[in-house]
Amino acid sequence: MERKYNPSEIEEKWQKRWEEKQVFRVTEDPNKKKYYLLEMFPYPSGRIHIGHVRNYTIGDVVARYKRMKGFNVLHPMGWDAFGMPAENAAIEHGIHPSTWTHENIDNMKRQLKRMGFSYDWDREIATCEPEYYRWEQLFFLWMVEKGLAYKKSSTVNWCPKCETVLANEQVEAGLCWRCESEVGEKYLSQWFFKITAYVEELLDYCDRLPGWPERVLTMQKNWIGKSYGCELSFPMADGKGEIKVFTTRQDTIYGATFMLIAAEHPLVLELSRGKECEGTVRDFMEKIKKQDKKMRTSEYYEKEGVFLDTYCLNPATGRKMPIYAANFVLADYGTGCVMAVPTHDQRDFEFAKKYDLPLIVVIQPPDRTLNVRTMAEAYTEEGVLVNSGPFDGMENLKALDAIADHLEKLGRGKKTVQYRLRDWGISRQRYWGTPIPMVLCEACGTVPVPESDLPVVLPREVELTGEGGSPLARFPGFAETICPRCGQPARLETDTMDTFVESSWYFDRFCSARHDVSPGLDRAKLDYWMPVDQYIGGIEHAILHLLYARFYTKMLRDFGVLGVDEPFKNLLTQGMVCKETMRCPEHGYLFPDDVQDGKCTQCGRAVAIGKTEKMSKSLKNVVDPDYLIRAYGADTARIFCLFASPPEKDLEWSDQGVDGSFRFLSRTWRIVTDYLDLIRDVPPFAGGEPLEGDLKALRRKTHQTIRKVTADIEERFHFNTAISAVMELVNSLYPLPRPAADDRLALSVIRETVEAVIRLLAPLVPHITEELWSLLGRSETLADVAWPSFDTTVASEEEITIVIQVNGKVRSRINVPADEDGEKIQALALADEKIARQIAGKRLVKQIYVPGKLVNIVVGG
RNA sequence: GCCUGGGUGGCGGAACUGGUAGACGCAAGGGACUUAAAAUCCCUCGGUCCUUGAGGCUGUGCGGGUUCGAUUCCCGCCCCAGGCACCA
Repeated sequence: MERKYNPSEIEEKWQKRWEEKQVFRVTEDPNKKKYYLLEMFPYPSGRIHIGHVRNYTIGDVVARYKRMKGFNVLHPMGWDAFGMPAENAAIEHGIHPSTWTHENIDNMKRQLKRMGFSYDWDREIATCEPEYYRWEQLFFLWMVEKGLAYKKSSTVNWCPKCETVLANEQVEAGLCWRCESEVGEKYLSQWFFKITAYVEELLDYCDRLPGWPERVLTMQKNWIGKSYGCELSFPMADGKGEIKVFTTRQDTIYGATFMLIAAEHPLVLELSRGKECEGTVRDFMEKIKKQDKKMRTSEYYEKEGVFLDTYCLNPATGRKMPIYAANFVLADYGTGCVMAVPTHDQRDFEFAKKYDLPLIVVIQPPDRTLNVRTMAEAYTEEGVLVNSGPFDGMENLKALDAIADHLEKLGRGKKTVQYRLRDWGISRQRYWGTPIPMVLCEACGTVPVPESDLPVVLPREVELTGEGGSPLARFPGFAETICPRCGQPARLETDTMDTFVESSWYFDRFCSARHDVSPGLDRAKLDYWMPVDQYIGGIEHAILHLLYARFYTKMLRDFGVLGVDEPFKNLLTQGMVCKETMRCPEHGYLFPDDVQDGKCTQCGRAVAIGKTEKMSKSLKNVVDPDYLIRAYGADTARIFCLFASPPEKDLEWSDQGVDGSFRFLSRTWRIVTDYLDLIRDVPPFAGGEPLEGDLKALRRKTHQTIRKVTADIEERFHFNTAISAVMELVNSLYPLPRPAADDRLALSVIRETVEAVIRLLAPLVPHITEELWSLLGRSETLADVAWPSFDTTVASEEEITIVIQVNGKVRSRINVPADEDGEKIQALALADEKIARQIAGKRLVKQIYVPGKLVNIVVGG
């Protein structure tokens, strides 16, 4: 009786059965060890892409594996549902963002279910629902109360296309991270989250997250950017006030010959006011204001400045230092002012050369002597101090502390630290986001909406035109309110929050099932589930999302909502999915269907096979998951993603590779169904009777495979090698002579192997394995079956191969019993025919024996 | 410029703390089955040399070093990818 492997039939059948039996629904069970597995939730763009398939397959394998290992597994899914694309759809197609979002969610949910992912859909959340964002608004009120949310007027990064503010983190090389327009600047009153209040803890814990990839932690540390240095005071030459600077190079203070102030700094206008230079200074400031971020951060941006006709005094030497406004000094780092040491800082050097300012060498390199007249660039390495008063002759690194202490004693400086990390600006002039629950009252200022009035619900009937400014501000009725403090007419805040706020705490919401509306954040449940044991997602979130989520966790801990310091115990950042591109000189990038025999079907020109790039619509190198499922089934899509490369690496898509994965599943299906009639009523071998020959070898291989697959999944999530081990096991089943129907011993060994194959593959390809399991007469759902265990004795080899080397080169191999005596092995090695030939007539120098591995015979002459 | 990763067959990738380089899969070639094709099954498959063997040499980006032995450790360099970037 032959059964054909028909993926779509069996996949839909099992998906339906899992849903009916609510196999993946989970509740807190204090008697079971919990495991919280989370994949980064998607933005509901409308369709899942291969990147999702890969991410969620990796997660699903771990979830299913942990379930089989007996853990109480929380594996939820939801939607990061606020954001710009919904609003753009509204502007372009007149569809309401809510309708658009929910339609997309429905479709993507269908696709995820069709992949067979084992989610507890009972915990599904969409961040655009008031039941979700009311918590966010509540946290916001608490943050205002604690001073962790504050309003401040500042220049902000402004994307002219999205017409909204962007956080520093959302500006990439001067371009908007979303639409790649050039980012400009704008002066606005904005809400900020005081992430800097947690900067030390965020940095500290970077060294206490052993389950995170090193590079992610390095990126976060760099982003936080802690530098140790000094704040130094430079008195004005006219005795009126002083200028403070931050420096990490106080060792070069004796070489500071001029002072630089950021062009945007208010001090620039103040110092030049009423002076002859005032006009020139204003022109300079105007000019810089017009320059966009991209230009200012460009490599070729020329350093420029203007003299403010004022001097300050070097606190160490008393030297008179001219003060300049400069275009390359950052206004929002340190104090916005820097002491310039042209001999030992390349930027200052260029500036000094351009404006003919004095140079003094204060560090001499160990191997040569610097001369200010011949220097072509600044010397920034280590050396010995010169021209530095009492510090002459000291190594500059040692002088860092000594000079800091000296200036501190003079009352001119103090040791301090600076961070690159800024507070997080979260106001967005958009509609489709969480309303900020604050009231603006003329008399009382900004007043919080009372907790009892939450949530501030986003009104539905808002007109979206795509024109500038906040849509909520133009919506009649929304903003009009009365001040909760004085009762007078007032206005609600009409900006909404950055969508990164929703994703900063969604993992907490998952800890309570959806029907637990009140209280949606239950401390007992949070204590049971948090932290997330394994978080999986794209490397592109290495800084932004992961840093914000860490900040929120610490803050919510301090609010008493949570009991953990860090949200994610282990982090896996999976690589991108890439595919080759094809490009016609005339028609640009082409879909594979538009290419025939290497030529463009439109114009017949030869098509260039481009390099492999991240799949994207514009490069036309995408693969549609729905197509894959239709053509091969979800199991093939899953196993290909797992087999093609280890999860943290980029995956190069290969259509032939997909065929190969399908072939492996068919091959597995065939060998099991071929044996079905013979082994259905035979119990799996469980030891007892002694085995010999092929059967003994097969059983050994089976137990070795269980050991290897378990280790590969458990220790490093290397599913590719786990799969190849199972492939080997399946391959070893093929050449086995078919036992007679009454050879129950042989059949029971085969059944043991077959059951091992099925259970080892169960987390990876859940549908085909469920089907095969039930065909074997097993009635329980495979999802509830225990992960197979192995017997070390059975897995151990009785005969091992010893490599024999001569002078480190492999010359022969011998097979010996695994427990063979070392002396005997060495004697056998010397007696080996090929070895004898190699060492004939040579002097034996020494002999190295590595037990169980090799013998190396070293000969001379 | 600084900080991370990473360079292994025609390709994706194995080789876990220094000990058989190339597991597994793809592609390619050969064979079996078939009227034929597809599917399936079996075999070969880093390079090179010859005397075709249970052969020799060579081979993990390049150049050195440590070691009985290096894809693995150390030093110097080249290339690729990612992050940060006038952060004083």
